[in-house]
Amino acid sequence: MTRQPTAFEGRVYSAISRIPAGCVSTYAEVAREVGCGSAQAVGQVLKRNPFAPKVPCHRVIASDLSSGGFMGEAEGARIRAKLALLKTEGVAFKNDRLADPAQVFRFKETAGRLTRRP
DNA sequence: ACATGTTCCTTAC
DNA sequence: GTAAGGAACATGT
Repeated sequence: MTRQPTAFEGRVYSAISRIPAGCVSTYAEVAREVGCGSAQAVGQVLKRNPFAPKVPCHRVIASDLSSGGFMGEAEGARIRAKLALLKTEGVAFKNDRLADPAQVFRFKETAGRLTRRP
């Protein structure tokens, strides 16, 4: 499996890699950041993620604030470990869901948002 | 349930 | 070796 990383994979890994600790991001946000409107593509790449701990894929959750998947499993002990790991980083989960949506990191947070109100 | 974007596999020439 | 089609996916609405 000497598969070379494609441009899409590089963008995805780069985007996820810049997620600060104690924060989480959503598949939709990552997909949008990489220039693609499909979180499925991100999920597909992450599932086959050849670099498991290299990229903090555990910091990526679904837009529904659900845990999503981890290491090729949509649910199970792996998800439990993911939640535990996030909890260790300062992200609190409740009932398989993000307790504080404010911890979701946004890539466009730095850009001037006209629709943003004080 | 369907749509969406990318990756992977099989088959054909 | 290259081409084309179909299947799958940790989602989203």
